[in-house]
Amino acid sequence: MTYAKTAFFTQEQQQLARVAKALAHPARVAIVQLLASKTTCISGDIAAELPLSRTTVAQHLQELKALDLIRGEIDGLTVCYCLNTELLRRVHQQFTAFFIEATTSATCGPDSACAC
Amino acid sequence: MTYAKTAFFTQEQQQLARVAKALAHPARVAIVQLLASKTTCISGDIAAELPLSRTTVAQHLQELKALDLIRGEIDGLTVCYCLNTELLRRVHQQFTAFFIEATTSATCGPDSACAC
DNA sequence: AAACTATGTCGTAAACATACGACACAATAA
DNA sequence: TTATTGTGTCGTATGTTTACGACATAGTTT
Repeated sequence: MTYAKTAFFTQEQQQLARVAKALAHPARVAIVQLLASKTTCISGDIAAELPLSRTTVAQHLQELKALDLIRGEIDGLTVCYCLNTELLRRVHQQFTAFFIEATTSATCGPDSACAC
Repeated sequence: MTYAKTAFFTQEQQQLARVAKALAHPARVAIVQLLASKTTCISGDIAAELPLSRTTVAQHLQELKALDLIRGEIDGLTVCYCLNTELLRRVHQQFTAFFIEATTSATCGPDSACAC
């Protein structure tokens, strides 16, 4: 993707793909759900809840942070992570627009060229 | 992802990640939009509309087909592609559920441990 | 200060994705 | 039949992701 002829695609397409990529691993989906499930910030020890090493989890967190989907605040020795709900709301809208566009398109049927 | 300790994650998390991965490249987002923009099936010559070689586009089509997000019907010499709108609708619902879960979580604020 | 604890960063091996030329094949056209 | 055309598949080079151990760093405790 990074060496795709990226200039051709619209900003919208690239943004959607970027976010989709961030959610393209079950660990990252799980991390977002984990953060959503707590009423307060969660300490950095997210690895304890996942079947992955601390290092690997830190890497997944980095990816989510790079898109600003989550944020981390240093608090003494520990770090609190939480969701950027505002951004997530915007992202949700983008995805919804995309899916609506995709699902309201005319489907193939008896009056179209093929039968799929 | 394929060699993640995949059994640990829920089916839901894996399915969401799988679909997100399918949309994690602007070319594939563009392909879905292209298919949505036509009222009839589109011929296999999707490559002509994208800045990628026919081979590469075929590979992207394969990935979308592997998840059954799109379908192809052979019609003589050409192939018609179209969206699986039913599946897309279901996928939309899954994403919406995920985003709602994520965006309605309690955010950090003055009454939480941190300030993020 | 010294030990400990919570995190982050580096290096790296193995798996995967991306991109595309070259070839294969089946359907149609000449 | 032979040529042409539209698609699919194979091989492969290069880049990216995933995963994790080992080390670095900074705050806390003793």
